Amino acid sequence: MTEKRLYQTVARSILDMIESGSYPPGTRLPGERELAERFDVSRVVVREAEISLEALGRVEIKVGSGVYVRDPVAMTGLALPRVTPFELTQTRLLFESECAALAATMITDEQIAGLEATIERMKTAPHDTDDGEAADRDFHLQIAQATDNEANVFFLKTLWRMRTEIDPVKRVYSAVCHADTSHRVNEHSEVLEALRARDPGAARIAMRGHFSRLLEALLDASERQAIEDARRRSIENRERFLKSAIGA
Amino acid sequence: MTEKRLYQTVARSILDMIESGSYPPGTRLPGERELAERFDVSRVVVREAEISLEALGRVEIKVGSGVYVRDPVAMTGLALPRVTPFELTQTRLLFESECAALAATMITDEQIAGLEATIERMKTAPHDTDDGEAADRDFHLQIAQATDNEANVFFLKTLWRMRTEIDPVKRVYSAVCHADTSHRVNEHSEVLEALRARDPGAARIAMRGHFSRLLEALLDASERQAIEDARRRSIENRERFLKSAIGA
DNA sequence: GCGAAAAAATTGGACAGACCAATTTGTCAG
DNA sequence: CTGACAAATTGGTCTGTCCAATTTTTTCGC
Repeated sequence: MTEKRLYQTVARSILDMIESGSYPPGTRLPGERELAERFDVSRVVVREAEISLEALGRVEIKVGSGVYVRDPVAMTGLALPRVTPFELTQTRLLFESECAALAATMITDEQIAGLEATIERMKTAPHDTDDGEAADRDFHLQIAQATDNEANVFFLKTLWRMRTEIDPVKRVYSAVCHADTSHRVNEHSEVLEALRARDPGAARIAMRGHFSRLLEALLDASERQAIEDARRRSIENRERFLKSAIGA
Repeated sequence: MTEKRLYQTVARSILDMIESGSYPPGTRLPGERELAERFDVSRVVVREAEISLEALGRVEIKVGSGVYVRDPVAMTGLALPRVTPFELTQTRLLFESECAALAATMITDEQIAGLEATIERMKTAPHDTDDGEAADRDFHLQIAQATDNEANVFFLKTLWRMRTEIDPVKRVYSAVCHADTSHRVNEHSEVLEALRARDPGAARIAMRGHFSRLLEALLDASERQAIEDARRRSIENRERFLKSAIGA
């Protein structure tokens, strides 16, 4: 049960400190020197522990400033595949439409109320701000949560991480979403109506429609030069992947 | 473009060495001292780099022996959520059925031939052996690959990691799969037929049927005591999750 | 020759102490 | 109150040394 290497036990201890709530996201952890003394290890070991936590995305190390607790939006280690905006949206269409259909069969009144509030937030908040994006995310996340399936929630969060953490995807998505705002709100409302009616088929169709329109906007935008670059890179990535998959 | 901290550039360099193919999975990397000299940094930095790679699951450090390249089955950092067998199967049903439908619209003859070979492998290999399991995995993976979407492939691999790396899931799945073998082969054949006919609807239905039967077997098995425990634990996990989600 | 036990070499793990660079904080002149 | 400068804090890195686990080589009995 006990870890072999010292840095792992220290990392575990630091993680406990974080998860106990003593250090909420954004706060600074004690300095390396202090932690080294507290755990009775050398500074090197403390830093190794912090580096491993940084690799896992749990903390952020700022030189000359300190080590800060990160908000674990979806706590997977990093290393997402380099998907294209098109691929991501297609997968979201597949997955989230089925989630919506499933959610329609088991969503509670409280959860529907939550979705209403989120849509309201979306109407007020400017489209391309952080708050507007967060409302968008919450809408989709709440539907996944309504399926009462942690695997679905996990994948939804991972999909969102792809949208926000993969650079070419991030760029294209923000460019596209900047345009249509009222559209999105209307489409979300359609989904909500289907959920309120507990109609799986309608929910599926509404969600598919939502992403179909996004896909269209994406394809339009992809005619621009910058996006063409990303697409080209995706092709060689795919070839590389297929080649390595054959070997495996 | 260049990383700020030294250990990150070194980690990047080591990763390049690995991905260039010079060090296939399982092989040993050069020793810390040699790498330190080669990159002209101290041993401390090399170890920090290797620790970060270890946290990301790319290498395995064995004390007194060396640093070994790990097989990146699905290269995410670790930290999968604790899903139950039921949740996993439900998500697979949702996701893989849609993948099959999409694959039916764009699968190539070569890929169909590959699927045939995989089913053949499944018939010969004993059900519960590693080889039989690998064939099962390959069947589902090849369908995801036929969608020509890296995000789909990534999620398929992640689903499979959940099946093999999450302990309660692993136990239950192996117990269930031990029983029906010819069933599975038949069901896979049905899916293949639909793909060969390029019929998305039939592919979707065949795959849903495949997982529906798995789901049934799972529910039967869940009446046993050990699985009841896992289910109980899943409920408190879910509650904990919901509570934390409200706070976020 | 062969095989097991012992010795030597290799490798990662950890420590101490020192110095550097980035950042933050405190202070003081204007 | 503000801006510039100095000091303190904090993470980053190096050198060198020693330890423990592991692997390789040697040795020696049979």
